[in-house]
Amino acid sequence: MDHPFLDNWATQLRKGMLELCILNAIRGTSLYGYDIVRKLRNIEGLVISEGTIYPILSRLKREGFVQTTIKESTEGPPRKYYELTAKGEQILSQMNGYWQDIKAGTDALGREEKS
Amino acid sequence: MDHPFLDNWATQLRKGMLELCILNAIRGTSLYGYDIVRKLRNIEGLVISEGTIYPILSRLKREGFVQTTIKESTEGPPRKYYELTAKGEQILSQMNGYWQDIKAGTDALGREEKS
DNA sequence: GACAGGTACCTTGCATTGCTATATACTATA
DNA sequence: TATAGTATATAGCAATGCAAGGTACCTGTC
Repeated sequence: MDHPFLDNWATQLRKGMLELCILNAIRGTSLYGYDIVRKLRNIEGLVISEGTIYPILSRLKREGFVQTTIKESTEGPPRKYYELTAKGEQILSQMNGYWQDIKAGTDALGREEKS
Repeated sequence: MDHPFLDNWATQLRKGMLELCILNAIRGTSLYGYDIVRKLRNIEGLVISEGTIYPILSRLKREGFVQTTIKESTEGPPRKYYELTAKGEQILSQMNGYWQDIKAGTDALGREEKS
């Protein structure tokens, strides 16, 4: 990215969005941390590393929105799989609702034409 | 909002978005601070007060993205009108581009259907 | 006149987060 | 042995949103 201001702004914009993305990523399935990293990296504009998402996953678990299961792997150390709890699904639907609202409002401002 | 977690998350989600909203709000026109507060308050999910936007406006001016003109008012103290500079228009278009990318990616995660 | 309320600006300090850097450890390949 | 990919985790920094507080102007009303 060109301007250092843009870099910083983009970092701030990611706040909150990452939680939403992670919860949506594991909704209806079961993924382990490193898998989530790879998945979010495919999203344009989300340049994510492990140090970014592990603290978020810990927080989500501490709050009771996700639960974990450890499974061994033949390709490296054991993996910790995350999936939504009932409480997590509930909060996620509220988050998606809020996201739709704020997104619509922001886009409306951008499209607005002035005299 | 129900859950304190949601409150906190929404606050984080607003980070960065407010800068984008403010810049888009004054794009192609000229508004004063209190006016911007009222305008953003109309957006669902943006519960804004003066303490939130004045620091942002100062920052945007310091960076050279907006310029100001003071005009007296018959309804109260003088108003400080903000408008985009050329540099501001340039950065805003880059911000809108990044916003489109990250928005599309986030929405794609939400729509994804798993087996 | 005194007071309340709306308009309009500004600043301090707290809480929260994203991210870099760093650490640990298992497996495989050169 | 060393390098690289896989996989998890944490400490500390930088940046921001916002509540709380402050100043000041104007209008109406008691």
